Amino acid sequence: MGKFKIKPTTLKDIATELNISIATVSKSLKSYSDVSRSTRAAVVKMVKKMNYNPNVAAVNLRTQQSKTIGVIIPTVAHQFFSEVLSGIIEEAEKNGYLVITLQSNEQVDSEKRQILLLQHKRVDGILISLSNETYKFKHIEEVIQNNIPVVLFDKISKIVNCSKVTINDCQAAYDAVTYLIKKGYKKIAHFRGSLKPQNSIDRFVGYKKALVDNGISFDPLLVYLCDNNDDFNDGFQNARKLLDEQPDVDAIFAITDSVAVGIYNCFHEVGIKVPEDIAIFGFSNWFMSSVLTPSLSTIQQPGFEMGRKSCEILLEEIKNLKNDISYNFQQVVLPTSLVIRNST
Amino acid sequence: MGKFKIKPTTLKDIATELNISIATVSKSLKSYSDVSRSTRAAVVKMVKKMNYNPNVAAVNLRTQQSKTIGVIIPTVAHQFFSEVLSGIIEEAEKNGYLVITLQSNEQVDSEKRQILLLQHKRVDGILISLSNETYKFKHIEEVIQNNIPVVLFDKISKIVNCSKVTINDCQAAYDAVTYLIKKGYKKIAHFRGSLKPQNSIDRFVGYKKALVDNGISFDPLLVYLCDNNDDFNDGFQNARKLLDEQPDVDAIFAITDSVAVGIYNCFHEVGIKVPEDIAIFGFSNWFMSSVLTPSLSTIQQPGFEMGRKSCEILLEEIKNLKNDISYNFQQVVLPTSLVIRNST
DNA sequence: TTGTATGCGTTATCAA
DNA sequence: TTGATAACGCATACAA
Repeated sequence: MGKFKIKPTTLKDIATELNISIATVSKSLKSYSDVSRSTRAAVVKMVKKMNYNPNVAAVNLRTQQSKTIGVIIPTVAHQFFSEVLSGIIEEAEKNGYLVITLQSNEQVDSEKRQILLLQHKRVDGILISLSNETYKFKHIEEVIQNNIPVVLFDKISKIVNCSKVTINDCQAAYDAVTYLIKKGYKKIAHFRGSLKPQNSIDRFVGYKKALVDNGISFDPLLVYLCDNNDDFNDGFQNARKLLDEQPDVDAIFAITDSVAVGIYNCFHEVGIKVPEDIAIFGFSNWFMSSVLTPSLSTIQQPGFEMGRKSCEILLEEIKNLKNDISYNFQQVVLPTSLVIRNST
Repeated sequence: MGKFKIKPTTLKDIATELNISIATVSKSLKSYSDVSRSTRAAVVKMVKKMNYNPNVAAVNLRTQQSKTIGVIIPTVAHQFFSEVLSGIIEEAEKNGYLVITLQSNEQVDSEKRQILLLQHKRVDGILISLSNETYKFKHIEEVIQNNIPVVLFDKISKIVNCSKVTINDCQAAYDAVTYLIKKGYKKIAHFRGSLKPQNSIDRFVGYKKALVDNGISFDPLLVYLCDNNDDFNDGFQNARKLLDEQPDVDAIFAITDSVAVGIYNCFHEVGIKVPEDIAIFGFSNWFMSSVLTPSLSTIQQPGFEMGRKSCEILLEEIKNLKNDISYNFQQVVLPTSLVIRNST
C-alpha cells in the first residue's frame, strides 16, 4: 500500500503558474488592500483550481501560534467530563481552534508531564481540571508565567491566579442538605470525596453549614470518605459500613451520583428501602439518575456549558494576549439547581 | 495582565552560548554518530540549563509530519464513544502522538468539513466512526488517496478500502436473540437503529437470522425504527406504540442500552413488568445497565479496547508509510459476550 | 568531528 | 500595485 507521497500545492506553485511573485499571491489571500482586483481574482481562481491549502506548520512557525488549545481532564470516559469536553470542542471549533485532549487519570505526575507536552506542542492556551492528587500548583503557575493562558474549571485551586469556571459547590451542597432537613430527615450522613479537591471540600463545608444553620450539630462519625477513584464501589462499601456503624441514619448526601448508585446497590442487596428507610441525595444529575428506581434526587450541574464557557474565556485571553490588550482574570460561577425526585 | 512574551530557547541560542554551530547542536541532540562525546555532553548540559525544547512547528515544517492524529466521532458525551476516545488517547500518548478530537453530531456535512480541517492541519492519520447520515464515502476515500492513513471503527463502511476495527454486530445480535428464543420467548420485537449505519444493519440482520434459524418467521411489523438521535425517547415512544400495536410481544431486543432504558421508563409508567410481561435485551453494557431495576441483560462491547486497537493500527500504518514499507489493511473484529441479568 | 548552506512554506517589510 | 528578501527554527547533504 505504500504509495508515493503527493505534494500539496504551495503558494509557490500558484505563483509560478500565474507568473507572479509569492508575495503577491500571499497578499491576495489576505485582506491586504494593495493588490489589484484582477490579480486577486486570478489568484483566488487558481487557488481553487489547484486546491491550495496553507501549510499549517509553516503558518504556525511564522505566526508563532498554533490555533490549537490543550485540555487536561482526569478522564474522558466519564459522564460529566465528557460533557465538558464536548462543550470545549464545540466552542473551539466554532472559533477556528482545534482541541488536543489528555487525561491525567487523577495522577499529578501525569498532569505535570502533560502540561509540559502541551507547552512543547506550543498550544495557544490550556484548560485544566485538576487531578485528585494535585495540591501543589507550581506546574500550573509555570505555564501562566510562560504567558500561556490557563483556565481552570470544575476542580480548581483557589490560590492559583488565573481565570476559573465552577459551580458554587458549597451552596449547592448546602441547598441539598437544607432540603433534606426541611423534609424532616434528622440524621444525615455525608459520603464525601477525596480530601484535596476544592469542590470536594466545598461540598463537605456546605453539608456542615446546612446542619449547623438548622440547629443540628455536626458529627464527624457521619462522614464517610470516598477516595478510591471508584465511586460506585466507594459508595457500595461505605454504605455497608454505615449500616453497621450508624444504623439510625435516615438520609445520605453523596458527593456524586455514581457514589449514590453504589449505595443503591448495597441497599438493594440488604433490603433497605429508599427513601422509606434511608433517603439518598446525589450530585451532578447524570442521565442514569433519572432512570434508577427510585429516581435519584440530585443537583443539576451544567457540564456542557462549563466546557463552553471555559473555552470562551480562554480564547478571549488568547486573543487579548496576541493583540497586547490587558485583561483581568474571570471567575465564573455557573448556576445549579436541585432536582427533586423519588429518593428523598 | 498582558505581559511581554518570553522567547523560548532555540538551537541558535545554544550554539552561540557554546560557540559552536547550529548543525552540531542539532546533531548532538539526535542519534548521530559523528559528534564527539565532549561536545555532545556540553550540548546536553546547556540544553538542560537553558531549558531548550524544540519548536514543534519548525520540526513539523521540516519533517513534514505533525505527530498528531485526528479523531472524528459522532459525539464525545456518550458512554461508548468516550470510552473509545479514552483508549485512543492513551495509546497515542504512549507512542508520542497527540490527539485532536472532533464531533460530527451525526451530520455528514460536519464530517466532511472536519475531515478537511484535519487534512489542512496536516495530521498524520485519521480515525473515524461514521455519522448516521453517512452513506457515500467519497470524502473518506479522498483522504486515503491523499495518502493519509485512515482507520474506521465501530460505525464503518464495508466498501471503503482501509483498515477497520469493529465487533461482530450480526453475531452478537444473533446470540442475544437466540438466547431469548431458547429461554422460551416467542414473539420478539426489535427496536432497530438508523437505516444507514452498517452496525445497525448488521444487528438487524442478526436478529432476523436468529429468528429464521429457530423456525420463527420474521415479521416486519415487529421492527421499530429508532433514528431520531435520541435513543431514550426513541425507546420510550416506540415502546408506547408497541403496546398499542403488538400487545402480545413478549420480548424486545433493543439496538442499544439507552433505547432499552427508554423502554424501561415507558413500561414503568404503564405498569408493565420486566421480564414477567415483556423481557428486554440491550446492547453495549453501559454502566447504567447493571444498576437498573431489574438489571439489564445486554452485550458487552469493548469500547476502550476498540479505541486502543484502532489507534495502534493507525500508528503502525503511519510508521510504515513514513519508512516506505508496504502494508496490508487490517480488519480486526473484537470479541463480545452476552451479559445475562434480570431483564430476560 | 565540525561547519556551511539550503530548504521546508509562510508572512511581512521595504524597495521598486 | 508588485516583487525581492529576510526571517520563523530546525534538519540534513555536503564540504571542510
